[in-house]
Amino acid sequence: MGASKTDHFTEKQNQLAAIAKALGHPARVAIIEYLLSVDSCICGDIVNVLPLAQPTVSQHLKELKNAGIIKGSIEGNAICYCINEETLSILQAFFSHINNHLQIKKSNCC
Amino acid sequence: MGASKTDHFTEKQNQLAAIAKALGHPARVAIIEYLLSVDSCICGDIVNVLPLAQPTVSQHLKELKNAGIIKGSIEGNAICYCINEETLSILQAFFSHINNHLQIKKSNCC
DNA sequence: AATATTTATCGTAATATTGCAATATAAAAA
DNA sequence: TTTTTATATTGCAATATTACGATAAATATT
Repeated sequence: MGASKTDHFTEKQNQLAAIAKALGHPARVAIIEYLLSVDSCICGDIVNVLPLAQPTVSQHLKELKNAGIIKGSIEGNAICYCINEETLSILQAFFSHINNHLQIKKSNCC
Repeated sequence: MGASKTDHFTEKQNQLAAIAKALGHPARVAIIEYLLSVDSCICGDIVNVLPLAQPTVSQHLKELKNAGIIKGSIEGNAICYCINEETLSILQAFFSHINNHLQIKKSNCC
């Protein structure tokens, strides 16, 4: 196996899982943090910042892009990446939802 | 390969990635949602709720537990699972951090 | 004690992920 | 036009993940 049985779950569950999965690697977390740390979007220097080879970084960027977490646009012979707020807000809404529920019911065991 | 180079990233980045990764499967999202939907923690009926075989569910529960997202305690011959708020608050803090940054700088390109 | 119930573990097959060298592509600079 | 610069793609090896049948372990029930 190795493949998730996505068709047995709701669209929403699959969507949330896909976004979370894309963030489930330290290099990709580092990319997001770097994108945040610079003032605008970045055109070029991600590879020099990460401790990974260029093809590997390119692959991680691709996955973040596929998950909709970042957007990239061509800027001369470089590519300009920035965070896609809409996608991350989906995850944030999920966590707000969780926290609301947890605070209301004040878990009565465990 | 197939193994992440975790030693090249910060503890925080690895921690965030590990939690996100644990949420990166629809079955595990479904488990969290089910844990939220019932009033207290659940002792037993997770397997019947998910469209997966019992060993598979057990494995997913183990991963959520390893990531610190849920806690389990023995309750007779069943096991009582519930959400660990502390761990999820780490992710929520990350997203708040991101959103604060994004709102401040109001991305000037892309 | 014998049986049922609940959850975990083992073993294994199918597939996915990670990482990089080599190479391709495409625009910029010389 | 040739060369440089920046990024993507391909191919491949090592490892991880997903799923489940078979089985184990541990408590409850009869």
